[in-house]
Amino acid sequence: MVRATIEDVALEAGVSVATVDRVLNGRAAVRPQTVERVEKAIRQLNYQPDRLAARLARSREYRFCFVLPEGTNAYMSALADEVRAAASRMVQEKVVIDLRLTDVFDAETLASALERLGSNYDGVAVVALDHPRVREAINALADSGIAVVTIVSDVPNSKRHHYVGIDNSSAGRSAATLMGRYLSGRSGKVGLIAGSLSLRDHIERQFGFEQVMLHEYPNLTLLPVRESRDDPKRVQAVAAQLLTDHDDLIGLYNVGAGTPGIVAALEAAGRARKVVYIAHELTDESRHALISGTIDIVINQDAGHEVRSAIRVLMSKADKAPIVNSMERIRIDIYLRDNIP
Amino acid sequence: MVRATIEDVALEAGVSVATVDRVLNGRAAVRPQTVERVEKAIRQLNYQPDRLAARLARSREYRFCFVLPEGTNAYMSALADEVRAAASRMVQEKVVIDLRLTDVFDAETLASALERLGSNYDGVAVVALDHPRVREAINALADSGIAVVTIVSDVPNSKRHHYVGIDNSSAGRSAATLMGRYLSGRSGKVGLIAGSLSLRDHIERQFGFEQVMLHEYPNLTLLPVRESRDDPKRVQAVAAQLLTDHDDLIGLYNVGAGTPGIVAALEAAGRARKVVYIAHELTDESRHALISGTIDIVINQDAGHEVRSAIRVLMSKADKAPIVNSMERIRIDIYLRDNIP
DNA sequence: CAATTCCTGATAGGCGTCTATCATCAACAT
DNA sequence: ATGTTGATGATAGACGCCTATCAGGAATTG
Repeated sequence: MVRATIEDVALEAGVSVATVDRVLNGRAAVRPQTVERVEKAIRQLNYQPDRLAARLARSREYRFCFVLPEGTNAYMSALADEVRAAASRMVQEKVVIDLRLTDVFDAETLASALERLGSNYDGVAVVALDHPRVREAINALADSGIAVVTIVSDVPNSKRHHYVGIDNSSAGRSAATLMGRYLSGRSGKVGLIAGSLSLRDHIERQFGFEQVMLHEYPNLTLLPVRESRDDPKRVQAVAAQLLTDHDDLIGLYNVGAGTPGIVAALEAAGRARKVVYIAHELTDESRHALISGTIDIVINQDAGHEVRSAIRVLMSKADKAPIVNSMERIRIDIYLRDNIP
Repeated sequence: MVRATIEDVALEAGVSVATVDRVLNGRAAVRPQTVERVEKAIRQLNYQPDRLAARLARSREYRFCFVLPEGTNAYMSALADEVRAAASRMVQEKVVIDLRLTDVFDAETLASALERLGSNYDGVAVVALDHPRVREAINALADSGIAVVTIVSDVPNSKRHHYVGIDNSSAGRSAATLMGRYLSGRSGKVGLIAGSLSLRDHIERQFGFEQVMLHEYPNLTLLPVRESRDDPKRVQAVAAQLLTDHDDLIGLYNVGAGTPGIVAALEAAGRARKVVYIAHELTDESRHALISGTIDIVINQDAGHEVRSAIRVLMSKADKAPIVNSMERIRIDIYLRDNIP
């Protein structure tokens, strides 16, 4: 059984190919009853336009922009690398991808960066701060017909078309369960460090973690969250403080970046491998610490997958084609030292 | 910068497009020095054929066949469903995918099934038994120019072009680490059940598990493996036996299928939630047991990803195009009740 | 009723590649 | 010199769709 073409549809509907094309691409006004006839023919023949041929014919460039945090965050660098890699691979599909680094922690800076993108792009992917100003900028982009996806950190009440990233409260709950089970039978304190409480992903992880921790593991005392702004020095200071303040600290969950600082603090205090430490994002540093045993578990979201998923979604939106949800689900990767890739 | 076309290459090399095509597709004899000139032009212009246009022009059908185990194994059913779903999605890319179910546990049956595929296909994906007879059949297919990938379970010394699946010894090691940590501070026996010791994946998981278990957790006594042939009743019987034989059994790792049987045995013995139970593959049953707490951890490989990866690899082989390894790595999914999708 | 406007048909040309055929031309063998 | 072979050029048509234009008929307006 061969696939139906536009010509078949035209024949079936008793109209010309030009008219079918007008219906399909809304190129000009067509009488409602004619539209109806064409659509019926499409349904009967189960016609699906050949996207490859369409792309070839349109010889259209897709222009996308990724807006990522600048700075030294290892995970974000990896994400940027993946964007660049995907960009060079996508050249052959006529996809141009720009990469823009900006201070994501500052709502004003981020928002105006987004606004400056103007209408140069068909789609934008952004690691976003959940802030009214940023939400406005995202909505403005979406309203002007640009496809917008949030990546890694979401802005749920905005008009973004899609969020590419893990379910963060689920990640937090998982961390809590692992922490609780690893520490089963023991009692003591568990520390929680976050980067920024304006980052949606951090809050949600914290929320999930606390939820499970409080309900399921009464033997463990959860200390109040400490905010680190993901600044390496500050993270280390916060961790060191925690360790000196609580010599019965037996667990530590870092929701944000800055893992090396915590590793350093743990090792300096001689508490490495004594405190169960769960971190996020697999980087060179966390990989090493995982192998040495200072980190027990790393929860990760695959940067490559996220970038490719974001691109697929943006392309689908640009083509007005549907996306396959099950394909775009980003999974929570749990890494032990035994399954590091 | 626009992409170079065949015409550009022809111009650059000072030959006709026909000659470039001859070089590219080996269509006819071309003088070595001419070949050299064309290849130089290709290099200089960094010419890459437009795969979309090529597919369109060739209007070639790709014919692939998936050979999966028949029977009631829930994971394999899910895999089959994913194959069917992918098949219907790939119609628009001119990819025809057949699905063949056979008794994979029987080397003879599987091998002759593979042989009967003849040359009707451009590529074959198979869940394979690691057996000389099967290896021969795989080699024969590969020798006759058909792309072969093994999926889920590998046949390492065969001529298969690629293995799509997780690193099973790594999965086994991860299971052991989680088991060891969940049971930290306690001592007792840990049971190990496998489906078939001719299935590569099962052996490797077992191997990885034992390796870590023996070295890292001397407090736990590992019982000898029991083979279940993945038969539901038998699995349940084996598990029940283990439980009655060892009332100090505190951990259980099932390397193969038949999870429902073990869940039933644990619940019948009133030992659910008392024994740390780690299983493979996320199915409806294991999902339920995970939520109820009878299963503590499920190690999974995403069926959808595997199928899509297998198809991508088969298509690349058929097109003689390279594959991007990092894209095709199948990850070990670790599911707790907190991150079930 | 003529002048517009709205719909529709017909068709050409292009996107980048593949396939196939025919024509050249040079080198070589007879 | 004639025929044969090998290498190359030229070119048309296809793949399925998009874009654009022109022509003509139908419906609407003044």
